[in-house]
Amino acid sequence: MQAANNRTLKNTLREHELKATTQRVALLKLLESTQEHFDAEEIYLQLRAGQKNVSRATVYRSLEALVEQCLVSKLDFGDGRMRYELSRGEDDHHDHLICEICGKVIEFFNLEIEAQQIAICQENGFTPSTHTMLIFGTCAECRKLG
Amino acid sequence: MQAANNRTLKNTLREHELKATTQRVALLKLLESTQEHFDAEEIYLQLRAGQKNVSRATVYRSLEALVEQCLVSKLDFGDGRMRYELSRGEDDHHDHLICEICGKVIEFFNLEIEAQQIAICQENGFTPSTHTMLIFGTCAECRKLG
DNA sequence: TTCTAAATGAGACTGAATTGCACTTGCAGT
DNA sequence: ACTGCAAGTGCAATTCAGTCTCATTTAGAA
Ligand SMILES: [Mn+2]
Ligand SMILES: [Mn+2]
Ligand SMILES: [Zn+2]
Ligand SMILES: [Zn+2]
Repeated sequence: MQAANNRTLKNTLREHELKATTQRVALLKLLESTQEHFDAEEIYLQLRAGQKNVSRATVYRSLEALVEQCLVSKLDFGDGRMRYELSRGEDDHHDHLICEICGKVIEFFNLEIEAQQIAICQENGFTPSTHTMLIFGTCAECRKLG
Repeated sequence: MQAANNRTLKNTLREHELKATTQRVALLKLLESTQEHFDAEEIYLQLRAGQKNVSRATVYRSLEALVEQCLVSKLDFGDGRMRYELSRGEDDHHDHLICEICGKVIEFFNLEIEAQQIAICQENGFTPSTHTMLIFGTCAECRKLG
């Protein structure tokens, strides 16, 4: 969305005890600039297309570091590849509707569901840390076409 | 749980347009006999330990066929291996709490969440087919020990 | 500028899952 | 029961996302 400049991105990395390498800055900038849920290969190819020299290993390692610092979220849509999206803090949580036809992803947040999840955990003496909720189906556009 | 005999299992397979091979019967019987959420390799090893000759490829292909017939559910707990559990029809749906320490899986079903999910889909013009909800955290026992 | 721990690049490697192909078998039809 | 053959199986080769090794490079502190 809003294009953060390189200095801002470098500071963000340093605030999270990460060396501000050109590869990491480029990766963060890419994730800041999109609403997509890219996988590692897509990120790798986008960076290369943007004249950034980077290796697959570095993409994976950088993403791992960013996820560990909660700057990025790692998502499993169940198709064998992990997806990544920029995380804008604790209050940024949302879940996903995924169109099985066109792959479109719709984000949502529902406070009642979140509350029920906590209640369920309490009933089971379970201490939750994270959760994922994926609803698969057909989006409005694909429904019309089909 | 209740040990279904081979004839019953064979009939189940045939009712779903699947040839009742010895491998498939053994696989179904194994899944009927457990509450676990086995992965393909565990199923393969269990069948071998039970003197059943079966190959990994057949385990994968049989599971795929059973999932397609909705006799088995395929679960992705996010650790790189798919899990499988017997499905006892449409009304058998449940979601999972997963202990990140010991791996224990607690099953639950919450009608309010299911209703909210449907509402969310309607709001987005989305036609749902399936969903998965995984809540990761620490189970009561691991909490006490930790 | 110099120094060095951390990061990167290239490619080898891993492990789950899939596939090609020759062989076997369930089972429908006789 | 016997036969024919499409469907299923076994094995090995293959795919593919992701991880690891190690030689080289670099960020950033001194
Ligand atoms: Mn998202
Ligand atoms: Mn279950
Ligand atoms: Zn769609
Ligand atoms: Zn536990």
